[in-house]
Amino acid sequence: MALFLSTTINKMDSKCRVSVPSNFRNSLQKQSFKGVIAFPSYKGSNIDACGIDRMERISDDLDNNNEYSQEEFDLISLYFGEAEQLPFDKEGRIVMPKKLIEHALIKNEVLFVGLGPTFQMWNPEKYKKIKELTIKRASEKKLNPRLKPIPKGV
Amino acid sequence: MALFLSTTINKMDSKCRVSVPSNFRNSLQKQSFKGVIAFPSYKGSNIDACGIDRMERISDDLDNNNEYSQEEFDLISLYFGEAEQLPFDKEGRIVMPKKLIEHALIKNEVLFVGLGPTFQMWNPEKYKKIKELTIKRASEKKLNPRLKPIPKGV
DNA sequence: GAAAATACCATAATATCCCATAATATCCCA
DNA sequence: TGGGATATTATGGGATATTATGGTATTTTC
Repeated sequence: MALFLSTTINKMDSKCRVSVPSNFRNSLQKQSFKGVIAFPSYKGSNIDACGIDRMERISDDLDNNNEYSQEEFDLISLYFGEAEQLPFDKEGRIVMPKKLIEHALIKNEVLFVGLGPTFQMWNPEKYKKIKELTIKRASEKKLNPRLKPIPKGV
Repeated sequence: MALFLSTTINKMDSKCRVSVPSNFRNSLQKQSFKGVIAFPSYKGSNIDACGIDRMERISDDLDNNNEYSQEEFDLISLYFGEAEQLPFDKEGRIVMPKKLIEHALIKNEVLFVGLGPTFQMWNPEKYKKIKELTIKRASEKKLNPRLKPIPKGV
C-alpha cells in the first residue's frame, strides 16, 4: 500500500496542469493506473485523492463484505460516481477538472498533503486556516497530539 | 523493531547533508523505505524521527481502527502532513529540509539521540541546555533516576 | 473547421549520483 | 595481546539526473 507523507505546494498553469509531487508520484506510477483518483471531499472545500489500488480494494470489499449498512453502501457508491481518474502526462502532471477546482476554490497553487494511505489537495490558504483551527480545537480539548499507543510495540 | 541508542554529533554540509550515525542506519537500511521519517516536534525545537515501519503501522491502524474520534483523526492526519521522508544517499546521508532546519534551529551540526523505538535530532547546544534543565528539575523534585520496568514490547 | 485536449519539447533550478579522502574502527594472525 | 592490514565512517566537491514549470505543436472532439 502507498504511504503518502509530507506537504508540497505546486503551481497550476493556465491549462490547469499541476505537477504531482515526485514522492507521491513514485508510488502511484507503480500502480495499474498511472495517475490519481480524486473526489470532492464531502467534509469541506478540499479534494480527497489516492491511487487506483485503494479504489480496487474498496470495490472488492464492497462486493464481498456484507457488513455495510444500506446508508454506508449508498455513500460509498456516491463516491465512486464522483471520482475523477486523472492520468499523468509525460512530465508527471495531472489536469485538474473544473468541478474539483471549483469545489476546492483553487486558484493558481495546489497544496498536496499526505495522510498515509490517501492524500488531499487544497488551496494553500484554506489549508492553513483549517490547520490552525484543528490545532486550536485540539489544545482546547486538551487532546495530546501524541499518537495513541500503537499495538504491538510501536 | 528498530532500537535506537546512544548519542552522536555529525556535521551538516553546505548542501544540508548529514550522515546518519551508522548504528542508526543499520536498522533503517533493513526497512522497506531506506531512510528516515522526520517531524518537527510539537513539544519543542527538535526533530522527532523513526523508520517507515513505524509509520506504516500507524497508517494501517488509522485505516482499520474506527475508535478514533474525528478530532483525533484530524490531529494525526496533520502529523502525516508534517512528516518528511528523507532517503539515504549512497553514503548514508540524508538531506535536511529547510522546514526542519528552521524548526530545530540547526546550524552546522546535528545531534542524534536514540530513544528506543524512535530518535531525535537537535542543535547540540539546545540539547545541552534542555538536558541540564531536565536533570536540575529532577534533582529538585528528588526523582529517582532509575529506569522503571518497561511495559512489554516497547 | 473551431475549440479543447493531449502530446511534445525546452529550461532553470534543484536534487542525486559518483568519486575522492582522511579519520576511525575492526579484523586477523603471529 | 599487539599492532599492522583492511574495512567502514564521516565528509567534501564536481558531474549528472530529475523536477517543476513553461511554451509550442499536434491531435482529438463535436
